[in-house]
Amino acid sequence: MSSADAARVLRDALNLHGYRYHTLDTPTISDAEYDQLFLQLQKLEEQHPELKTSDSPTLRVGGAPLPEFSQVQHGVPMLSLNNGFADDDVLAFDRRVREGLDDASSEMEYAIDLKFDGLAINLRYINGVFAQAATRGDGYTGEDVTENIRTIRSIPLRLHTDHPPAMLDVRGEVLMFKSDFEKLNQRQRDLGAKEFANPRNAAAGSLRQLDSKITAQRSLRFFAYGIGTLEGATLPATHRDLLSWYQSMGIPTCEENAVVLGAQGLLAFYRSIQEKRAQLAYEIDGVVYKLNRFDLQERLGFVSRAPRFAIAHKFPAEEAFTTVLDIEVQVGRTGAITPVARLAPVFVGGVTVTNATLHNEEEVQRKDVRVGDTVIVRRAGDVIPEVLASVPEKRPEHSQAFVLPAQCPICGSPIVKLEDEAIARCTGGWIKCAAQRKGGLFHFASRKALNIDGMGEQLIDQLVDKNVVTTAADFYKLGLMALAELDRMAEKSAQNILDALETSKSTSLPRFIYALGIRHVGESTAKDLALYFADMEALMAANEEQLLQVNDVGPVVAQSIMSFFADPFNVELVHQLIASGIHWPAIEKVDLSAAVFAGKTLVLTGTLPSLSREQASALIERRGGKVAGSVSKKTSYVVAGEDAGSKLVKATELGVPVLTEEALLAMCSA
DNA sequence: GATCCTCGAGTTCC
DNA sequence: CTCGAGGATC
Repeated sequence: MSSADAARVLRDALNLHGYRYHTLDTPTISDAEYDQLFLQLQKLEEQHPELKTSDSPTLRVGGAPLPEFSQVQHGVPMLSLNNGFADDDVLAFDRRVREGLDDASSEMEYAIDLKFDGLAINLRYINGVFAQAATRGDGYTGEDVTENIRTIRSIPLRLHTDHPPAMLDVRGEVLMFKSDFEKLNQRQRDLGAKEFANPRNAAAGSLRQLDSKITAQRSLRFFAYGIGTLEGATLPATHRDLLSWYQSMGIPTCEENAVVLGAQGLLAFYRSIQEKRAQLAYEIDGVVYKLNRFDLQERLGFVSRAPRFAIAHKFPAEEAFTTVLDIEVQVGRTGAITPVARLAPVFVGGVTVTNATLHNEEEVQRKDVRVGDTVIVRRAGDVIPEVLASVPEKRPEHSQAFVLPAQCPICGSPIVKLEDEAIARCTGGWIKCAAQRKGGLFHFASRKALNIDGMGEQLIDQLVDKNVVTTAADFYKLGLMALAELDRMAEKSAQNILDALETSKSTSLPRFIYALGIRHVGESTAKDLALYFADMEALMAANEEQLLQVNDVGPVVAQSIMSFFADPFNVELVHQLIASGIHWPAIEKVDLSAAVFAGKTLVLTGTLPSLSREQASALIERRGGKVAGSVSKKTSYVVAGEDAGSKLVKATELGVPVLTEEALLAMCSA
């Protein structure tokens, strides 16, 4: 037998035994025998590196660390689902589905999957061979985690089929079993390393390792439950069939699933799984209901960003009792005063919570939260801690209702609350108030502004406290010497900061305008302003009449911009920044009033054959058009691609003309 | 003048 | 993510 044949036989045997062990849980050879085969293959590949293939199990132990993850565009976007908590939400979902399908009387067939508490991942197979894995990211672009995913033993590197699709995007969840999580934390304890708060964080942390050798040592699992792009094969008729197809190809799916009829079937499954929840090997935060038939799914389509044919039925958020140690106030970049409850640490919803925002004075009074109170806390929307209510019976005697301080705790300036506004503000401004100065500088350096890498809160705190930096212009006067004097700043990191500052000088006009932190001028308004004025000096000199011409600028925003530039300090700041080397490519001021889409509003729906959403939007905007999110009477055109949903339906109802990508491109080039 | 929609701002934890 | 406020629309 040739070496090539030997390598293939070993590879196939190892892949098969791996599948039996990790996916089917019915091994037919001992671990020692497996290791033996593995070593043989490893040795063979060492001697003949040309025999290494991309589906070789030896790659599962991880490879060289990556400098960073690269970005991957998803073929079909990975969208999120609408959530429901109550039975009523489920009944309403079922009603909408039946009405949407014009079939109010019959019971719909639903497929139910568990909602795993892990990370959504896309696995791409090309001609049956595992080719790429990407995280969900923002739904449109994710991170390439191929090398890390390859180390997950239950994921087949080659599909078990003689007729694989030319291209298949398998959607599913990477997660860590509870038992593996316990073991990992035990190991972390032994090593004196930091423990993970919950299996989800452990899975996320393991997957985000740049060094896949570390990922290989973390027992991650995968369950498939969805599909993205599919080429060279026919899509099964139902969700259930999709899962069976996956299983037949060796792709792991979860056994806890069901096909049921009607809303009552959904609720019955929900109740039964709720009882089983604690016994499951992994954590779940609810269940997912989907119309079983793909053709019906397609007919229902999407509303804005979520499908209408599916809903996540979540378990109620975990609640916990704790006590309020103190109520402090924070001062934001605009001087906004926000009361924050400092809580006795409490483990809720998978993390230890110690802070919770109380939003504003009115909210504190409405909930009547006081220092010393026992309160109910939960993690709203699974992330942000929220004080639900206080328990008055447990209130200590002589407790005092919370009163907002009259002076700013940072600078002592008076705090005022304008009539009809919910938020109180410090009147110190950035000159007097260090908190506002810090907030403003942090905003300037933030990712969407000048994106100064490494210029975080800690660093800005020090720079401001030591009076090294007062305005953004001072950032660019920093030298190695000044930085090296700071705490926790070695020469290497100081140099990194200087490099980041240098890089940040190359920016764009919208970013620069946004970075200034003018009140009411956020990312989107900054873009509109840049497009309209195309020139910083023109913006600084603009009068109200001109400003009001800009999209989404009304009297309030116009006034805010004018008073910002009426202050000579701010004008001087802009000039200093430009003098220090900040620059941007000139914006061609084109007269868009004659462009094809001047004054028109377009709505994009579905997946266009060649253009990404961003590309299509840019194309339209460059021709004077506006891209909106939903269809209304004022919509001029709807551009529909594959899997277009409710927006297309609405367009037809309202008689809005519908364009294909082809037609759009034709109009653009005309 | 009322109502819908989008944008801005603030926020937690790792 | 969620609220409030400003802008745009009816």
